[in-house]
This record gives sequence, C-alpha cells and structure tokens, in this order.
Amino acid sequence: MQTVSIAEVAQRAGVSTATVSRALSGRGHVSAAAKDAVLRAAHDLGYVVSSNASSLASGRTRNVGVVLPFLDRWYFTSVLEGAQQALMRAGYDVTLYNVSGGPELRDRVFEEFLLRQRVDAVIAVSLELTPHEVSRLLALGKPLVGVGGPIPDVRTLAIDDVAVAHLATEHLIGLGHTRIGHLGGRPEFDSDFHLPVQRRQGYEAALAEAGIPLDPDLVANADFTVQGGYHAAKQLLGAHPRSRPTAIFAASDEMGMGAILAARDLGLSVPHDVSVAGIDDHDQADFFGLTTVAQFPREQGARAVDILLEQLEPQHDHAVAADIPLPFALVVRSSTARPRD
Amino acid sequence: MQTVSIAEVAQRAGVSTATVSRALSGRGHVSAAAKDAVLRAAHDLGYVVSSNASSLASGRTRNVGVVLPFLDRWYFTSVLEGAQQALMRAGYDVTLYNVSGGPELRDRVFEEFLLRQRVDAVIAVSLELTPHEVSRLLALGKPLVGVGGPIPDVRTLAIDDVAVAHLATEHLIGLGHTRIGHLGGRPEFDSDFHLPVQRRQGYEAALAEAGIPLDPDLVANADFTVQGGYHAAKQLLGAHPRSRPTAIFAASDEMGMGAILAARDLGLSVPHDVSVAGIDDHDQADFFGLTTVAQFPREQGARAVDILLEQLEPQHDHAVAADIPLPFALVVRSSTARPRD
DNA sequence: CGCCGCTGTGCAAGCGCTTACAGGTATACA
DNA sequence: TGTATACCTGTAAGCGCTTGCACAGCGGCG
Repeated sequence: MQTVSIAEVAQRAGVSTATVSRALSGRGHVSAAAKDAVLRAAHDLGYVVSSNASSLASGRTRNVGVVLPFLDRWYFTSVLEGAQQALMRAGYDVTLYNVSGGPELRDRVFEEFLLRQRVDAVIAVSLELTPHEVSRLLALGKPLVGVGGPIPDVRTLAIDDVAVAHLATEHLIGLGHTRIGHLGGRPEFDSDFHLPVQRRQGYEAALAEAGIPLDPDLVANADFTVQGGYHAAKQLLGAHPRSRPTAIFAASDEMGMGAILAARDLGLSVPHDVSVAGIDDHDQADFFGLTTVAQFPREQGARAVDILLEQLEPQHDHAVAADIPLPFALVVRSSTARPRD
Repeated sequence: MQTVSIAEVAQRAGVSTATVSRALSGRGHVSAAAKDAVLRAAHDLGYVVSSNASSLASGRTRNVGVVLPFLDRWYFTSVLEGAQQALMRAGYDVTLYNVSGGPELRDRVFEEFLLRQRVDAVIAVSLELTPHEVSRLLALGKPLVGVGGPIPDVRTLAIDDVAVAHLATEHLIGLGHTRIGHLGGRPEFDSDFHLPVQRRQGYEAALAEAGIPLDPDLVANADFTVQGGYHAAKQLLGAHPRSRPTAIFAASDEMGMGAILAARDLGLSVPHDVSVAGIDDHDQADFFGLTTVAQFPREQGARAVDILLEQLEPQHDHAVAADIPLPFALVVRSSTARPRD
C-alpha cells in the first residue's frame, strides 16, 4: 500500500494541507464546504493520517500505555479489556507493557520503553511500584492513573477493600454463622500488598461489630489461585466438626472456588455443611454458584480511561465525578445458606 | 521531563547528530571512541530516542500489532504473553488490538487503526478473518503471521490439531478403553472453525485405526469453556452404565475440567469410572490432575515473533527453521487409567 | 461609517530523527 | 610513492504532519 499523504488529499479537495489537517482533526475553523470536500477526498483516496508524523508535529500520540503485572489472571485482563475498548472508542491505541517477564525486562519498561515518547498517558494496574519507578513515571509529565492498587502520589482507582470484605462477612453473619473462616492473601505474594490486609481488616471489623471473637485458627492464607485456595481451605475444613468453620470468606473468587472444591473432596456439602463467599464476581463464579461481592474490573478500566481523557482532551465533556467511589455489590448464589443448626 | 534531544547528546559527546544516531542504532560505522563518548553522553543526559521522530525518518516503528479475539481465555493471553516478552527483548513495543468489542470496533481496527503506520508487523491470533480483512492486512505491505488458526494466504503457526487429537485418543485406547466419548467444539462458536473439526477428525481416525466403531451418541459439542464442558459431559455421563463412555476426550482442557466436575457431581469417580483427557495443558490442568496433550502457546507467540524479526531484521541471525512443526506432548496425570473391567 | 472581532484559509516553520552523499583520514597493496 | 579501499564523520535534505501567524472577508455595533 503506497501510502497516501495529506498533500494528495489537499490537492484533490482543492485546499491546503493545513485545511485538511484542521478538517480531519476538528481543531480550528473550517467551513462546512471545505470540510465536506476534504472528507470526501480522504475517503476516496483511503487516506489515514500517519500517526508518527502527527505525533511528532503535535506532541500527541493518541496512544496510552497499560502496565500490568500478569496477563493470566482474570482481574487484570478484565481491566485491560475495559480500558482497551474505551480507548479504542476514543481513537486511541493501547501499548501493552507486561511486567511479568523478570526484573531486567521490568527495568527496561521503566527506563526505556515508557520514555520513548510513544504514549500520552499511562495506566498502571495493581502494580506495586518502587519509589524510583513512580518518579520515572511522574517525570514523564504525562497523566497517570492507577487501577486496583494504591500508588503513592498517583491518582488511583480502587474499590474500598475494607468495605467489600465487610459486606461479604456481614452476609455470612446475617445468615447466622459465627464460626467464619477467612482465606486471605499471603502478603508477600501479591503484587499489591495492601489488598490482602484490607480485606482481612474488613472481615475482622465485621466480626467485631457482631461481637464474634476472632479465632486465628480460622484464618489461612494463600496465593489468590484456585489451587492455593483449595489447599488452604482443606486445612480449615479438616478440623474437627466442633471447631470447623461453618462458613468461609475467601478474599478472591478463585480461592472461593478452591474452597468449594476442597469441601466437596472432603465430602462436605456446600452450602449445608459450609457456606463459601468470595470477592470479584469472576467469570466462573456463576458456574460454581459462588456467592460473591462483585467488583467490575471492565468498568474500572473504562473509568480510568475517562479520567485520562478528561486530562488529555479538556474540551471533551466527560462527566466524570472525580470521587465517586467505585461500585461493588453483593451477589448471592447457592454457595451460602444458614448454618445447619 | 523536558525531553533531551539528540542534538544535546551530540554536543556533549562532541560529535554530530548523525554520529549519535549511528552509534545508538548500530547501523553504519562509528569509531569505538566516538561510540563510547556518545553512549556516555546519552546515559548522562538520560537520553531516549523519540520513537516518533525515529519512525518518521526511518519508516521503522519498532512496534508490532497483535490482534486477538478474546482477552479472557488462557490460550490467547498465553500467546500474547509469549509474543510480548519476545518482542520486548528485541526492543519492540506491542500494540494490542482486541477485537471482541463488537463489529464496529472490529471494523475500525482494520480500516483505521492498523493503517496508521504505527506497526512494522502484525500477529493475528486465532482469528477467522474475512477475505476483505486479509486483503487489508496484506495491503499494509508489512510482515504478517497468524498463530493458532489458518488464515488464507498468510503464514500461520498452528499445531497439527488432527495429530494432537489422535494422540490423546490413542492414549485412551491404549489404556483399554473402547467406549470413548468426545467433547467437541461447536463449529459456529469458536472464531476459528477448523479447530473443532480437525480435533474431531483426529479422534475419529484414532478410533478407526483401532477398529472401534464411531458412536455418534458419544459425541457432544460445547463452547470450549468449563461450564460448557460440564453440561455436555453430564449428557454423556448420564447415560445407562452399559452405554456410558468409560473415557472422554475433550477438545480443550477447560471442557475437560468441566467433565471432571460433572463426573464428580454424578458420583462417578475419575479415573475409575471415567477417564478424562484434554488438550492444552492449561494452567489449572495440573491442579485437576487432568491428562492432556500440551501445546505451548507462550512458545508459539515467541516463535511468531522470531519469524517476524527474521523479516524485519534480516541481519539478525534467527535460526528459525521455517517448517519445523509446532511441538505438542502427551502429559499423563491422574485423570486417566485403565477402565474398570 | 469606522472599527472590532470572528471565521476561514494558506504559508511556512518546525517536530526530532535518519541517511544519502561527500569528504577526509588511515591502511593495504602494487 | 601512488592509488585503491576501507573506515569514519559531518552536512543537510527530508520523513508527513501540525500550528502560529498573517491576512482577507464579513457582519455587528456604537
């Protein structure tokens, strides 16, 4: 495809390249007639602006970088998908920086790739960044928003993990459970270390409010995977029926599914012998009948994009109320019920 | 970050911008002394080349587009991850085009985004492309490689699905099974319609070779998900013990997992009452003890990159033997055993 | 009626790099 | 010693766009 340049469009439309540029980008004044002619000429010739030339001249790339720690976890890909679609709608490309390839690749992302002036903005998903990395990003002088984990000095979108955990635990308490186990995240495991702690805080707070004493034996930590949840849940559920939890609140749906599988393998019935609740509303939660507190990662990605676009395109009328907390919602399915009395 | 230009580096190193460019890019001759000076100056100033200016001047973007149909399926994200890491190592960015956002977004990908001259090459993962889309891609005049599904007129990397299915089925036959069910893909469901058909062909061929007559009642189709596999497997396993399959070959691990769960829910023991084998070696296959034929999507992604780089950087010594078939391997776990006699 | 402000347009100067070309110096070889 | 053959370097012409500036035309307003 021999590329069509703006000059050819200009010639065909009988105007200057400046007018073509203005007509196509929508900035500056162009008469309706000229605009029509330009649009027609561009369409006829199959003209598509060269993003490099445009970026070089304008300083805008119409591209945003998304940095994430994993590509094989539901939450991350969901955020990515939400962000990607929103960006695409706005005419932006997304460049993916997956940081799971080991430390030397991670360094290159921050020291080299992000600095090539290829992006207008950066979305960082659930990354625990070093101060140096944060300073690198801020030094870019580009809009930056975090999703799913607090980044110091950076505007971040995250659900209220304490409240979410509180809600899930409260649901179990409301059903009449008093021996409620918790499958938490191992702090050292996840890339965002606040999340496991906060979810545990919500759990503990709900118990405290209900006057239920905290029993450390009912808490086990895992790595947020089905497998990890399975093994940890077996520990909890293997105890003597008298001390065994009648309900388990898992800090993620994947661990909740693990708990359901563990209960089955032990011959325990869910929810009659043990109720299970999770957090996320994972794709497969419905299949497992897992009661959960839904968060909406696709929407979180889209929201992050709104915030960025607001900064990148001020005229754009984004009705982004800055500080509306992110939504979450209890979704009750068949994995929770009153305890057997 | 007020951006450092090549001129500043040139000045600090006491050479011309041309020499800086040559020293940094490695094309053309530069004395060791000059190169050192340039490298030091660039490092001191924190200089990173502006990819836009570089691309505009050279026509090379150091960026490749990856187009995929889903972001929430293990196979796709694995290919993506493999490709991304390989590209990054070679200094390339990856721009993500996820085509799941509906037809109008899909059109824009092919009519607009990919034409902006932002990519040097395109990797298309398991996409069934319309002839028009293919022609659009070819018209780019850029290297193009497909992964995971045959694209007419395009070099494609895909395992031999017939052979893979044959191998899995043969394994079950070898254990002594004769009533072997198949969980196939619904042709209209998956984006690449050859795959379900080919896997079924491999299954049928293996049966035929063993002299086992094909029983249409032992075949059910689903959508490649755990859930779909679960429901389809229940149909197969709900039959009278005399006619029920003693083994199930699922065309994907996710459906295989569904089959295992279905068996359990029916009170059937895996592998004693029913063996299950899948294809993929999904992350969770090990947890489920699922016997499977592994394919290696990360490696497939990396291989696709090798092929592209070979074309983009001819001097690069890629030892890519063009037509080595993609590897696959039987991984036997605890979900398969001899049938109960 | 004169002035102002707004719209619409073109000119041309870059944006920050790469690279053809030309020239200059060293080495090899006759 | 002369000449061919490297190697090294700088000059400068773009790459294809955007946008500040200048200017022309036009209606509104005091």
